[in-house]
Amino acid sequence: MNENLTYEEWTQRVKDRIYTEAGNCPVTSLLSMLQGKWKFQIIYEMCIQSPIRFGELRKNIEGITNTMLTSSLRELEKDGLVSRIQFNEIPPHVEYSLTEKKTALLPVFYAMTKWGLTYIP
Amino acid sequence: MNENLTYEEWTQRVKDRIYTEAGNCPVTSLLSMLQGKWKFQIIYEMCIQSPIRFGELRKNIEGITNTMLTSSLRELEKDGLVSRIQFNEIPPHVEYSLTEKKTALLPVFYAMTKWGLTYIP
DNA sequence: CCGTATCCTATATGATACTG
DNA sequence: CAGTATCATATAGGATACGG
Repeated sequence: MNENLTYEEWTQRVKDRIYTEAGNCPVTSLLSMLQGKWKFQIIYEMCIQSPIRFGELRKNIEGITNTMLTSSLRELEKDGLVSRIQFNEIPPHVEYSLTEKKTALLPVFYAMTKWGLTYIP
Repeated sequence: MNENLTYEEWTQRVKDRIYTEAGNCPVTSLLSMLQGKWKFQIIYEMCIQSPIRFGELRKNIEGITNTMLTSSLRELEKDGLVSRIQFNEIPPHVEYSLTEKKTALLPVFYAMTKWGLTYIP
């Protein structure tokens, strides 16, 4: 039933306060996964190339430090948007990929883009 | 042309780096408008009731302080998502409303909700 | 190559008191 | 009623050095 939620049903649920803010609001949860200075930019790079290596990400994202790239990736991984595969070679080799969960999010970004093209100067 | 951008055209634009991160990415811009602890919750309340008064918002949003409510509303106003009308009466009376720009964003939140219902545990 | 550890700074958020 | 002013605190982000 949830999967087939119509737009009209959704607006009614909002008004009925079905999505309280106490951890039950999907929009709040998703926004929190994308908070911070670097998260979306990392996802953006992985939309272009996935899997992608740690060093490649750092090179493509101007200004990011090891510390921030690592912590951002760890959080995205914890939220299930990104997966990490480590190859135990010398030299070490790690690949990050978008998960299906993240890929299913692309239409949302598409909708955001269409909105932005109309409403952002 | 931008308004009729198809999903396929959009994914291609991403790969072509049309939306660089230097202020040209609509998703990044929109996400920045929704950053912070209280912004979405304020918008949520205004989806339920609009126009709504300052005191009503403060009452409905548990834990928010005058300071944060004011600064969040000012930023939402600056970004054009919320409008403010002041009635010069005694006692003072101010009404906040969602703008058309914000209302056009509702389908985006709907898409985010549908995603969340499937992918957030 | 892919990080972690440590320390430091900047920004966001919060508490309290007060005013047009 | 709807804020502002001020000060305090917490969290995010950044710089640098070093390790498996």
